[in-house]
Amino acid sequence: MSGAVSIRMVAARAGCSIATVSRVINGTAQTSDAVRERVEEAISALEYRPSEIGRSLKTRKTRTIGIVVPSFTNPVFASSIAGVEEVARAHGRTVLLSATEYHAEREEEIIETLLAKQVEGLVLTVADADNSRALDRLDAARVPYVLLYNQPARTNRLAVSVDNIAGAKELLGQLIALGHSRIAFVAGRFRTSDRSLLRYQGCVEAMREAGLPDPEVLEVDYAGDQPEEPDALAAQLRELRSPTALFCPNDLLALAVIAASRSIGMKVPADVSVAGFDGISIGKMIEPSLATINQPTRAMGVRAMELLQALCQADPVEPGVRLLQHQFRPGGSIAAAPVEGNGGT
Amino acid sequence: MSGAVSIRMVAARAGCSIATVSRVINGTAQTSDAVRERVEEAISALEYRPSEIGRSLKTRKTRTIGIVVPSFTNPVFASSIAGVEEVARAHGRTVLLSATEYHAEREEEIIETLLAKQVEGLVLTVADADNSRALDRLDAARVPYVLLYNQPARTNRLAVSVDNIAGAKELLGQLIALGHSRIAFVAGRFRTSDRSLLRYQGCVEAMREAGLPDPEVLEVDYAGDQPEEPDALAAQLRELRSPTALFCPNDLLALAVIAASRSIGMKVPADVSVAGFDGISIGKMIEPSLATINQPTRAMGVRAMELLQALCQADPVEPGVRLLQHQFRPGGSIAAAPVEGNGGT
DNA sequence: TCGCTTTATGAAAACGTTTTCATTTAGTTT
DNA sequence: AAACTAAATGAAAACGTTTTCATAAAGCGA
Repeated sequence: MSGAVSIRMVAARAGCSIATVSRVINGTAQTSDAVRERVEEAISALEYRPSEIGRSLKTRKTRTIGIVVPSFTNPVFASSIAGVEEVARAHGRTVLLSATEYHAEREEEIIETLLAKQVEGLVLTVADADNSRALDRLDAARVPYVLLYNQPARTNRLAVSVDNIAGAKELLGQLIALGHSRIAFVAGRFRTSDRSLLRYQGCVEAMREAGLPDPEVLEVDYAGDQPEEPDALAAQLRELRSPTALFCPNDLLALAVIAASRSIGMKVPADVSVAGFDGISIGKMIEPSLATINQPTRAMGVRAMELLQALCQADPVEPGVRLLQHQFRPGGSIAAAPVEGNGGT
Repeated sequence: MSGAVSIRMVAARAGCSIATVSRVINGTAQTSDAVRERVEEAISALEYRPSEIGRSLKTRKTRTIGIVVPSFTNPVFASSIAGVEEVARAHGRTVLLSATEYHAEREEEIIETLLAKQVEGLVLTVADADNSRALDRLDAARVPYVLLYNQPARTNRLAVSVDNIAGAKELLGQLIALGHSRIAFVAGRFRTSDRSLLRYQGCVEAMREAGLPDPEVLEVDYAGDQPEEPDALAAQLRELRSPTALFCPNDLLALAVIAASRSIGMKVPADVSVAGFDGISIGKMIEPSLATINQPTRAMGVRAMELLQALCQADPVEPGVRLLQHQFRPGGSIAAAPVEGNGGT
């Protein structure tokens, strides 16, 4: 046990009271040189490290924050987590991590655990920020939190996101400019994710504004990160009424869709264009590179944690969504729509 | 604050002592139906949740474990973390997460923080498991830990890994069978990673056994996950003495190398074969798919946490490395070596 | 040298639990 | 009905800190 040596032992060895030891450690009051040296000697001799538990109990500050995301293995979340953790560490904070694995009901359970651990605040991505019992619970407990990727509409919750509708519209604009009119929206259970829904909405708006029919929607059995079976996805793609472009609300799915298309003989982008949303870095390395909407994922994590830090130290922070800049990232996965081939030249 | 309501308030409302409340909560002793109901009423009315801090202080158990990895954004670590977290949660444990960002000196600092937080154990990947002050510190503090991905040779530390040498040899065997003889080992600061070093060693052994010269080694400025600049990598690749195959000790680097090769007009695999190590799932989706050695990353995380759990409850666990099964994953990124073209047919 | 202020220190309470020990109450046996 | 056992409960200590309050020592101007 690391906690075998307590402040009393240090005090005993240094021949002073525990109060003095505490003062030496925290520099919270002046101490004589003599006693300070004795205390420091005792500390290093005994290899004493103050217990954060004892400290937290007294100060009611755990210097710990919680992170809750749907999944670690999606690079989007992984990179935000890295950003959050970096800032948290810079503020002397530690990070408690949990994944919901895309189960909304786990959100509450996890929140309950983290509250019991007395986290001072949270950065989290929930399924639906406008309608979340987990967030209600946090509000009730008056524990500060910052949403990440969620873009709440009705509620006035603090969040860091990109403009999902605008991003989707921008991407669709590119597809439409390339002559695509039969565009399908391919998503995995997107109705359970507020941001996917917004991306769908942007997609619809872009098409209506261009005078095109609403996109065909394909909801695939693609839960989180790992494709269930590539063949299953390919089979589902076959059901589509030969769209010329596919828009996926996240990059990981787009990669799976590209692979599945290939497996059924559809060349990307010659036969079908595929675009994603997120901007994962691997998208740039592959061939064809993935056209997508880039989100500053790490910066979003950084920003979220900075806001949370402000909340934790009771700095004034106005609620609402902070929209960070997204940008269209061109890629070889989209190309001009093939000319209609039924008839002739 | 969630901690505003304490056990005393519950006791006051229920008209009993705090001891009884504790007994009701933990079911640690029998209570009369009458008092139990009153206590339960009080708990739900006050929305009382026991403080893990107070509890930890008394029981000296935090039910928390630490995870330390070089990076979150490498899918290999992300997926192990998911496995660790899953098992930890199943045992009612919470996970404290930190990344070293590949800075070995941060390991100690992080360990110190986690020890202060009184983690009951750790799952971690260090730079060099045979020579780590961070691990020495853990040994001294008698805090149990399980290494992940590290494959210590000299020390007798508990670890979960694949057989890195055998894996690399197996992969090289495939390349050699395809007729490659000029194979380069392309790594990023691999001397600071014990596993990369082992993979290098496997590479050398395979070539010697085949009567081939030692591989050319290229150490690139590829720190962690994000490629510094694709052009820089491409420029470095140009320095190589036209090898027919490149072996990268991790998949992320292999993807970057493929992209860089493409950018300087080298077709993969026509002009040069590229292979990786890790088995990240994206490698299967891209074209050409990445030939690599697959590691059961999530299962490794699961296994590591299971071992840690055993250690934490003082079950007998024999030290040493647990080697999980790796396997060669074929891919389109490697092909037969081009026939020597200097001279003619 | 006296009284004053400043400085260094210690005793003890407090934070929210669990748990031991003693005590009361109820239940059982004769 | 007495004596005993079993069950339910409470008082209080303990865990490792920080911090308030009081006190002792020291410095200092007169």
